[in-house]
Amino acid sequence: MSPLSRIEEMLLLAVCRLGDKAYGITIRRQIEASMQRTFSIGAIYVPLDRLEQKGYLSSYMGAPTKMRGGRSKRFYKITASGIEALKTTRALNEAIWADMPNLDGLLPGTA
Amino acid sequence: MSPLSRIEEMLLLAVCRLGDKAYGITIRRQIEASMQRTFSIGAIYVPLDRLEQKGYLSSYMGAPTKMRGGRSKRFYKITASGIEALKTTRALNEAIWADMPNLDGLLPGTA
DNA sequence: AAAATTTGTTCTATTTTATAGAAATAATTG
DNA sequence: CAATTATTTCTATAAAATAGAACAAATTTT
Repeated sequence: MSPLSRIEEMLLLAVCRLGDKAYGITIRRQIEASMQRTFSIGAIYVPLDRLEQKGYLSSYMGAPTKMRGGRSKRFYKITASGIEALKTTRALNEAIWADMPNLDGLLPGTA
Repeated sequence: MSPLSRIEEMLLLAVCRLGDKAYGITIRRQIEASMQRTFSIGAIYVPLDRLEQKGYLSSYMGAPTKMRGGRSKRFYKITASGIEALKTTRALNEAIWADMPNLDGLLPGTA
């Protein structure tokens, strides 16, 4: 139940959002859209693997599809402890941001 | 304006919260309270240094105080770009959590 | 059916970040 | 001045993030 790193949090949420369409490439797209920058494939699969090893995700190979290059994909699903980890992370986030509504006026000379 | 790592976000927010009392030890206490675990001193100073190098924090040595062991402390302040980075991070956070209000019901068999 | 193209994953190396803790520094107390 | 305390600085190690080459399996083209 330790808090997730930023990329782990984003990967888990991407998997949730994508539902039964969550595999490497779609997950990457989702993250790239959120972060407004590109990611290498390794930058996605390595932490995905780690999340699976930690038990926050499970995966299975799907069937090939009848499209050009449609080899089978590894689909990911969040697990119960993945959901717990997300909840912990959300709680931490809310806690550290509580009572910090506006960041303006923190700088001297920025009234 | 790239998003911060979790610990960077927490350090910056801790510095904001602590105002003119933000130095290594108080910052560590603040983080430990949020995270509900202990941190070594290195785990605080190393990323603090990095944040300063990146220009998100500035620091200055204070005067010694008249207490036992009251050597001068290195006080930290957030900079304008530190505030920008926090804003970017908050925006990212809100974006990735938008439309994910309840995490229950994501698991099959958890109606 | 062989070559080309496409989608996707696996593997591995490198850079960066996180974490721990020893050592050093500078103050007060006895 | 020796002991104690608060704090920082330094350095080593472990872990995570990131990039991208290599590989695999499907369809399309010729």
